Amino acid sequence: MKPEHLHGTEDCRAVSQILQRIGDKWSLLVVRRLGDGPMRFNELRRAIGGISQKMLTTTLRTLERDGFVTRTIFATVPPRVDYELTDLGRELEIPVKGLAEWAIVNSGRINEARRRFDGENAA
Amino acid sequence: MKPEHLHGTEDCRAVSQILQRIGDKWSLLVVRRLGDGPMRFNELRRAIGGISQKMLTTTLRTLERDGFVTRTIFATVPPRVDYELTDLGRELEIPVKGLAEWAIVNSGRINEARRRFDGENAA
DNA sequence: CTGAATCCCCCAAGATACTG
DNA sequence: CAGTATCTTGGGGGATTCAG
Repeated sequence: MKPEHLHGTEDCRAVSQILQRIGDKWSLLVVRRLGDGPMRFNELRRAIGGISQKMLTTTLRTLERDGFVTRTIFATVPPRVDYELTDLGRELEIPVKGLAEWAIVNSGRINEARRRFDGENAA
Repeated sequence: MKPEHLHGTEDCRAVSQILQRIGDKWSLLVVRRLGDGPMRFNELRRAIGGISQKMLTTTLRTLERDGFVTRTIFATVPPRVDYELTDLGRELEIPVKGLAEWAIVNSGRINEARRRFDGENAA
């Protein structure tokens, strides 16, 4: 590995992978919610809103596989499953938060650029 | 603009939008390349590698629409088109770079988590 | 309550061919 | 050189149903 610069195409693709990974439709919303503490399946489902059962399951499985959340099963009746952020998941929130703040601050500029672009194109 | 805390679901969705926007297959690679300076279409195409003509066009158009890159046409023969990052595009690189460094540093932990998860599942 | 399994739709994305 | 137009496909994502 070259310590001099991390600007290689390889690194860039790795970053793109991660970004695609957490940039899907639901992952970030789930992670954000779990940032407030452990939650159960349907609790999470209601909190997010608009997510199907299947997608929540899929999203949680992938997050678990990547080591961002843990899944704890309580063998009770009715069954209960808690999801919680791992250390890795919590650390992820730091750079994501940076991007989040940027996005919120600059969303106006982006929307303005879009309006201008669409306006020129329509005319 | 809102000076309050940014923990609302609305904000979170906005962030998710942005992440999906730049988290697609090619946008980040294009932005990264343009970070080194203006480039022409095919120059960019060769530099990235593996991207089809259509996808590069689409990606560049979207980035232009969102105000991240500019498109400059030189009415010469043969035609020449330069793409260049805007200020907004360059500012975007800052938080993205934070995420990039995190991704590179922690990619090992993610891969390890995946191997462990897949191992348990296979066994 | 917490999922797994199935069906289905739509669109991102690639391949190919053509144009200014 | 820098695109546009058209066709095709893989998979993301939703609705529904079944199971432990």
